[in-house]
Amino acid sequence: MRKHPRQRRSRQLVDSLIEATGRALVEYGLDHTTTVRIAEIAGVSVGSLYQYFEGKEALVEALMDKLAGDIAQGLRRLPLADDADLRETVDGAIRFGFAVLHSRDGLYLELVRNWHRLPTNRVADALQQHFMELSRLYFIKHYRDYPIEDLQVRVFIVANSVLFTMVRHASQNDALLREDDIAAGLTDMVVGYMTH
Amino acid sequence: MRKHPRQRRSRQLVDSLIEATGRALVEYGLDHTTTVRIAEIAGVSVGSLYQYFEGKEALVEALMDKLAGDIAQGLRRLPLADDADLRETVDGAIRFGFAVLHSRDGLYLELVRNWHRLPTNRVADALQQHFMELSRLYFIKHYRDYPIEDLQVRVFIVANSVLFTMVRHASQNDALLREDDIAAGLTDMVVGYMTH
DNA sequence: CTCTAATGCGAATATGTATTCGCATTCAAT
DNA sequence: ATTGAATGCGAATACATATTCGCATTAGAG
Repeated sequence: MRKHPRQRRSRQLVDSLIEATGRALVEYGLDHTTTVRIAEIAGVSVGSLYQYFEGKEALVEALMDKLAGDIAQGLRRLPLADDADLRETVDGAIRFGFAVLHSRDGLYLELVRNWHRLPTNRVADALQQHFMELSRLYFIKHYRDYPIEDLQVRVFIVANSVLFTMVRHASQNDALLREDDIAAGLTDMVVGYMTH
Repeated sequence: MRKHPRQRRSRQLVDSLIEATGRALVEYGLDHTTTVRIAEIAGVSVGSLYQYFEGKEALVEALMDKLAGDIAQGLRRLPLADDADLRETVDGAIRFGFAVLHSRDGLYLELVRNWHRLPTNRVADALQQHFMELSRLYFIKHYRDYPIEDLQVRVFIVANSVLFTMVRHASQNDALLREDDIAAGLTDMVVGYMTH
């Protein structure tokens, strides 16, 4: 951040800009989200925006930092793998994932679609880390000598498979395939792969 | 296309522009690929470009049409599922996929990364169609009364899981996870899911 | 060889977006 | 109430990119 907001009004201005960045992404998409539009939505002058942010990138980064917190919080509320049925746990996680993708008017959807030109790494790493830890606990408990390196490959495959299949499905309005069926299929695939 | 090339030189000009579009995408990425740059790479004036193409979009579309043909041709050379071991077939397809992603200096990688803002549908549909037909043949042969609707869901999940896991892996130079391991893992997951 | 339609050119123009800077307003310490 | 620092403003400026158009060159039919 260019300059630290010291007074209350400037702190609120910064918040409203980050909030507006989310709205702009939903309304215009990443490509047509501009600093001017963000400022407009926030009801703030562009000049003020540049007092605190380098530009669009910095705003999106700030937004994603904030969202990462929300997701982490949501994940902590999911049932843990080591004291519940694996299938149920996976199913819960996948349904939670779909819920997140549909929340906030598709903001998350737009962010994942554009993962490759966003500072996604921190968020993605956190997600993967979370599932890695979860799986590790589960497998240590159930199969004491599970090979850990192999587990990293599995978690990478599973996390990306689930996430992007969900995004692809949510992105095509064409409702030939029902979301419930996709969720069930993903659960089958993941459980099968993780236990054989 | 705005205007049809009638003489030989203009037909070649059109070809070189499409070719140049590929180079530009590799060199600058979709975002920083501009009509001027494409014309430059093709060694052609921008004015000439606009004689035959509406703009960047039209060029990319033409490029993808051409590539779709190449892929279709490559797919036809893959062993068919109904006269070979399923695992071997899947493994072959996945290795072919990685090979394609790495070919042409990462052109395909860049295209898949930006799937959501490209006319990907025709290509993706063709791909999915191909695997659908392949699976249908295989399962009709091995399990006469396989439920077809369920198969559509499975093919959708498998196709997207494999494709995007590959793209994600190819996009991060971080070589903690080896490509061979990813390929093997994907094969395990897919075979397991398709046969249980 | 001649002539016309086709082609090719690229400076000029239009548009969209980023970023700044001098001035006006507000805060909060005294 | 006074005052300096912080904040807010938005027209002005800079820059990247898209797109056109009048003129020069070339292909190829006759």
